[in-house]
Order: sequence, then C-alpha cells, then structure tokens
Amino acid sequence: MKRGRPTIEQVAALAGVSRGTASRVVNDEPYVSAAARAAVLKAVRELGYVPNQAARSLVTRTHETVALVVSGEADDPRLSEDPFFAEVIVGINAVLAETDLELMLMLGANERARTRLLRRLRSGQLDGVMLLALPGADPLCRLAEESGAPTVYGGRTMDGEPRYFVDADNRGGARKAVEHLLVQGRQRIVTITGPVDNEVTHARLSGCLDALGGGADPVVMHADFLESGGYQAMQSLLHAHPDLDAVFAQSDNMAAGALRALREAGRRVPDDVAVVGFDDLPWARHTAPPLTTVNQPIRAMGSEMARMLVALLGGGEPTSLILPTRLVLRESA
Amino acid sequence: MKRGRPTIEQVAALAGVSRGTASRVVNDEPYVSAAARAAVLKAVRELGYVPNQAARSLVTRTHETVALVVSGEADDPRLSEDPFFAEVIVGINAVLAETDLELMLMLGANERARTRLLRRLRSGQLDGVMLLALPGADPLCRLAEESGAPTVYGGRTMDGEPRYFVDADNRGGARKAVEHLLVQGRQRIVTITGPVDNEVTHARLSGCLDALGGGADPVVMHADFLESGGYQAMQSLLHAHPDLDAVFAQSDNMAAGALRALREAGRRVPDDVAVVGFDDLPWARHTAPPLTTVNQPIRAMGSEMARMLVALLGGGEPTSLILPTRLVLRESA
DNA sequence: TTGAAAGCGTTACCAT
DNA sequence: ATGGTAACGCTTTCAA
Repeated sequence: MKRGRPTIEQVAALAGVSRGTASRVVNDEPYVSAAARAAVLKAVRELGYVPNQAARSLVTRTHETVALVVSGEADDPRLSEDPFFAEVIVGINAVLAETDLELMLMLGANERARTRLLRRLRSGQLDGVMLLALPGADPLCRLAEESGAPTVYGGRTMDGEPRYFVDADNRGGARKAVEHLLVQGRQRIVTITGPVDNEVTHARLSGCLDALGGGADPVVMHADFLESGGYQAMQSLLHAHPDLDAVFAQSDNMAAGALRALREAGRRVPDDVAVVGFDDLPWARHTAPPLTTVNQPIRAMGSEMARMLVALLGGGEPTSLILPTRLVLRESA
Repeated sequence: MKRGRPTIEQVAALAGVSRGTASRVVNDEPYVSAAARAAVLKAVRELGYVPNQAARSLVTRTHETVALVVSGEADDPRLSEDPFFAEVIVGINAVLAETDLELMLMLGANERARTRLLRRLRSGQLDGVMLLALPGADPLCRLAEESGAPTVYGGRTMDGEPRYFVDADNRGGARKAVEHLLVQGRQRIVTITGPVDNEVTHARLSGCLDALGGGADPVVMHADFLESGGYQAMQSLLHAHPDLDAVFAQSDNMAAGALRALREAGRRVPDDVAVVGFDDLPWARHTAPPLTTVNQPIRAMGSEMARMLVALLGGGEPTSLILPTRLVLRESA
C-alpha cells in the first residue's frame, strides 16, 4: 500500500488558510499573523506533514544535498585498509550536521558507477561536490566542474592547482621527517615512495629532497603505499645499499613492510636502521618498535572541505587551505 | 548565471515529436517508431539533455536513492579507528554500482543531524534504508521502519530480531576463539568485553560461555572495545587473577591494549599468557607478537545488506543472513 | 504509434 | 498579511 502523505494543501485546509500562507509558515517566512502561524503549525503536527523534497527541489532548484565523490578504484587501500576515508567522512559530517545539507557518497568504482555518477552530477540534483582525488589526474575532476555545481578538492591533482582545495602539508611533513633523521646523524637515508604518477608521492618526495639539500644523490625506490610494496622495496634496498642506516617510507603501511623486511634481515630498529613513516595511522603505535611517523589531520581535512563548500554555497569566496602536518616521535627513529 | 538545462520539451521540439514520445524514448519504452527514436536520441545528444531527477521523482515517487544510516555517536571508534565502517561502505558500493541506486550517508551525530535525518527519511526521498546499528538499542530503528521505506539491518539490535538483517556470526567466532585456548590447555581464561548493553558484546560473550561450558565460573571484565579500555581491564585482571594464562578480548583494539599491559607487567605472550582478539583488523598482523584473532567478513556484510535491499526494492523476499567468522592463527595464541 | 492534456506538491508572484 | 494562480519538468493516461 502506497500511503499518500499529507500535502500542504491539506494542512492549509485544516488550518483554514491558503496554501501560500501555509507554505510561508512551514518555511519560517515573515508576513504571517501569529494566529495563522499557530493554526498551521497545529495542523502540521496533527497531520504529520513533511514537505515533499522532490516538489520543493523542482521549483527552488536547490537540493540540500552535496556529494563526496571518491575518484579511485573500489579497491584502493585508502578506502578500506586505512581509516583515511572514514576519517574524512566523519570530518565532513561534523560540519554538515550543523547545516541542512545531506551527504551523497559516490565511489567511482566501475565504468557503470562512473557513468551514473556523471549523470547524477549533471542532472543537477547536487548543490555542491567535494572531490577526493585519490589517484593522479582523473577526468572526473573536469566533469565535476562542468556540472556547474561548486566543487572543492581534497588534495591537489597532478595537473594544476584547483580553484578551491584543502590539502595536507605533505611536503613540509616529509621534510621534517628527513630532517629528523639527519639530525640524528644518519648518513645513508633511503626513501620508499608511492606510485610515480601520484601527486602525494610527488609532494612527499619534494619535502624529502628539501631536507637532503642535494648533497649526496638520494636513493629513491618507488612502491605503491602498501605493506607488501614497502616490504619488497626494503628488501631491494637492503640488497642494493647494505650500508643504509635510515629509511623514510611515504606511508605507514610501507613502513610496516619495511619493518618486517628489516626484522627478517636481522637489522635492529632503530639501532642499525631508523624508520619513519607517514600518516600516523591508529596502529602506528602498536608496531614493533612503535613507529615514528608524520601525522596529518585527516578529519580536519574533511571538515575544512565541507566548511569550504558550505561557504561557497552561501556565496562566499573561501581561500584554499594547506593543513599542517607534524612529526610524531616514537621509537623507530 | 543560472544556466537553464535543456528540457524534454526542447528535445521533443528539436526531434520534431511530442513530449510523450520523447519521454518514452528516454525511458526506453516500447511503442516508438525507429525513426522517431533515432531523432530523439540525436536531439538528446545534441542538446546534452539529462532528465531532471526532481521532476521525475515528483511523478514516479521513486528516487533511485538509498541511505546508509549509522546510528552511533560521531566519535564512535568504529567509525574512525576501525576500517569497519569504510569496509561496509565499499561492500555496499560494489553492489550498488551494478544498479541505478545512489547512496546517501547519514551519521546520526548530534541532535540536529538526527532530526534532519528523520525528516529526510519521512520526506520520502529514500527508496530504502540500511541501518548500521552500532550501539545497543536505538530509537532510530523504529523510526526508520516507520518511514515506510524497506529497511535492512547490519547487525542485530538488543530488542528483538529485525525482519531483514545481515550479521556476522559473533557467537560462533567467540566460541572458536575460546575453544582454541582450551585446546591449548589454558587453565585460567579471562574475557574482556565491550559495553554491557551492546548486542555484539552479548553475542561474543555467549560464544565464549558456549566454549567454556559452564565448568569453572568465567572471569569477565567489561570494557569499551577501545585500546585504552583493554589496557585498563588487563591491568585489573592481572591484579585480581595473577594466575591467568589466557585472555580473550572481544576486539582487536582491546587485545592491543591487553598486549601493552601484559608487556608492562613482564608477562610473555604467548608463553605466559595467550591473547586472542576479535575483528582481524588490518594491523593485527603487525602487533608484537602478531595477533591471533577472529576474522569477520565486513565487506561482505556491506554487500549482502545492499543485495538484500535491492531484492526488497524489486519486490523480493530475501532471507536474513548470518555470515561466518573464522579464527586466524598468528602468534599470540 | 503518436499527441494533447492532466496532474505530481511545492514555491513565487501579484493582487488584494 | 493573505489568497489565487502560474510555473517547475516530468510521466501518464486517454484519444486519435
């Protein structure tokens, strides 16, 4: 049974006023007498009236809905292995909770999902879009902007800086990590990075080079941000540079892999080899030894993205943000 | 500038047919001549026409949208510390990607968010709802069902079994964990649980008691599923029962805390005390020693919830599911 | 197989 | 301060 919900017309009838008046009351508009307002409110309560959002959207052209689109593979480890994704959402939600905006979630998993996503974007049922740019360049970015809805980015993409974005200070964080290793007197520092075409890899590598200052030429091994990648990279590095005494891994997952490879190779951490990670995932304190790593304010990234979008929706002109990262000293370096 | 998007009327005009015909073509309906169909399709392409979803919803009363509502605190650790939440979403998304349904995300953070959530539920813009019941009983459950939209649950709630749900076999998993400890000849097994009013706590405790078989009376310490809670509980337990030789923690986080307390107390794991966790979080393999724990198929829970909802939407009568859990043997027990 | 017209429930405008 | 009326863009009868 498709129960018919009460319409504003019925509310108006019960309250003994016109639709126009009832509508004004429901939307908290001025120019309604106290008496009429009370009557309408009473009728609303009695009937259990809830406005039909579709009808409202049709005429107001607003949808009270924004989307978070994640333009990565469905299997991207940052989606499931890391709490990254969830943290961003929690941050977003905290801000949206103070508004009347609902959150739509779009993971660009397969081709069909992407098509649908695009269609939804263009069908104009979204007031704004937050784009979490996981991989390098993604055509989705362009398309999101073409949809005409205000768009803010989480992270920057390879091809140029978006108009509105929130990013973590990846470069500065990496610099601090490597500087810490240098201050300790480490002589032979190697770096394990993410995929080459990745903006995050790029930024963290820049920071690393900033610290190294171009003295000796740096040893860089590209991997994939994953534990297994870090493990393999570490093995190769140990083989190629047996004299290494410090490793900066661009992610905690890779640092965990490096730790494992080091343990198997009989190197002591941090005595023989110092290890620094990046991300400060919740489990970083549980590794053996506890991991020194760079913390990035993931939740804040989410809330700042949302705040920025809300500002945009309100006609404001927010400025892009680079959030600070900080080195968390534990025992691995 | 509020660009006006093309309407079906314009498409019809350009194609030289009526609105009715154009509409039928767009919705892949029969009774349209091949010629007319081609003309309309061409016009659609030329104009870049995308149907207005709000207008469509208004008349069809369907919204191609389902919601995942998480009825917990915004700070629930399972939202951010654990990948639980993200995994469920990835699972849901994988199924939804094969349909035309969009996903709306609602975290019942504060009062305002809950009110909004309810309003959205009742405003009938949702075709279906998935309810992830993190904490014990939640009034939201009732309200979701009152909204009239098909509802499926992830996990069961304290007050009775919902009509449609997907759950992990918490009881069976806990039983397996404790049986494993017994088989090893552990004599003095203690349990650290989650909050008392929690259904998951309840189920896992039942499984534990199943294994113990009511021989000696079991030592149970209630905590909160968190690392810090596990740490404190372990300390208390060591104090009260210095002779304990095994602990079953109802979450990996608590197991990590127990590990820490044990280390500080100078007990060796697993030699002096065996430790088993629950969840098999990604970092469980990184603890020292690597954690033996119970794996639950979180992603599958998500996809099964989605599958169930899709079935319901299609008029089907799916049956509720209890997904298997399995013991993952590592080195802590 | 097609076209015309009647809503869907709301807001917005214009008189009053 | 209020009521009537015209959109909003679509789907869906009903006739032709």
